[in-house]
Amino acid sequence: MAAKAQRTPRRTDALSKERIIEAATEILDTDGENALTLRVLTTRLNTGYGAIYHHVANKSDVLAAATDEVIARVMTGVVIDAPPREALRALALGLFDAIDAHPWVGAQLSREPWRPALLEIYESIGRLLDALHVPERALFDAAGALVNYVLGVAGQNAANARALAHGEADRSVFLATAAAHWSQLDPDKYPFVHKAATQLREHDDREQFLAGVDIFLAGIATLR
Amino acid sequence: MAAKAQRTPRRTDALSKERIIEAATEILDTDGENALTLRVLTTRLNTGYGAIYHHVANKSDVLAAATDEVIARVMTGVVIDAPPREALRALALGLFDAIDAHPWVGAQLSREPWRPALLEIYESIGRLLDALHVPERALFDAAGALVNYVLGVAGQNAANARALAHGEADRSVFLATAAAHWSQLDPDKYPFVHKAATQLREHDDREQFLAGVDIFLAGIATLR
DNA sequence: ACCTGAACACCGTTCAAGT
DNA sequence: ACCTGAACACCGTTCAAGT
Repeated sequence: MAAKAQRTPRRTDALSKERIIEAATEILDTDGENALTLRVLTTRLNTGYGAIYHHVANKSDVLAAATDEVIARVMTGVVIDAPPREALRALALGLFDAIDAHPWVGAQLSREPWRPALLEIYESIGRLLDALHVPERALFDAAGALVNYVLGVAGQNAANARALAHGEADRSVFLATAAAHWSQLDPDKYPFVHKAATQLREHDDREQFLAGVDIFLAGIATLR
Repeated sequence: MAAKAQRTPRRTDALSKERIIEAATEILDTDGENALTLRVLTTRLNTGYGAIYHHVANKSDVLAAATDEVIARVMTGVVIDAPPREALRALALGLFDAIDAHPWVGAQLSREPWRPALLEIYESIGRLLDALHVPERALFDAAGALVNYVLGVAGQNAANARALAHGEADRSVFLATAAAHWSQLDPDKYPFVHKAATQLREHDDREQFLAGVDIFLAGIATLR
């Protein structure tokens, strides 16, 4: 008590951008996007602000790098030597699942869509569409449309996942509530939504996503 | 100076949720999403925090209501008595343009995709697809896919718009830089992206968006 | 009922100072 | 070079007090 306040001794094990990204990813995955603050990052890493800012530019940098990381893992993990149609579906599903598992990635990709992560996605999808014999003049638009569809759905899905926080029970309750709301709408004013209420309750997000990919591929096939 | 500090007299003209949303929309449109703070909202409306919180639940509420407002305007503005294919394209383009003009709407829709605004979109698109004779069993998936595509692209576009802040000059500089980057990539590792660099520089976002809608509609036509 | 504005509990980021 | 942690300039939100 009478002793002079002691500075905590400086860390001996090296901090690094990788270790920061790793810790940030863990926080994001377990506690969500709002839980990632510089403060919890410093305590988690037993360090100070300056140490973190010495390795990364700012908080955006951390989020962007963590996102690149997740996407890069998907891109290297997906098998590409399947027939192009199969490979395209597998790639789309891989991205969907990754964003479902890390909802913050979805938000990040729609916030900064020019990052290296997206380059890999464009390259893979473009190449696979080329293998599907999409005419060259249509390749750019087709790839753009497909990438946007995949990221768009994944992003929406992620938003729902974030909103529901955790738990499959929540999801069915949420869908049942929404479906009940839809079915109570005036069938004259909202014929489609009213009719679709049942499907809203029963649908599987992953299957619906794939159905959309198939519609897309069918449309692309007509470009031949 | 010796006088007692005087409270500013209370406002006489009524505050209302509408007036708050209106002011918020102006701030969002002119200065971007980050510029909307409760503080600037109070000064803009010559009022205090409590007055605002008396009319809205919180900041999210303001953003959500402002978004509903913008989308509702698009939905009532679009002509639906055109042939379904034309109407569908017009609707998609209307949404694209609205989100381009109000980029914060794009971010908001992917953050809270269950709002009333989205219900109207689903209803219109579902009904138009029905008019296109999409079989009933495929209607729900097709509508979901199309809505997600439209919002996905619009959202990405909005992200770019936000990143570029303002000005057409910025956009072409940005695209030229990105295209230069793409074209410098190793053609062996990135054949598609390397080849697509030219189109990246020259493409028109709106046209590419419509090309995607057409691919979609072509795919949907195969469901018949 | 409607409004004012001080106060609270947070943020991300900086930077002088330590090793 | 790498790290510490107090301090700064912000946030959104609450709430006692006014009319």
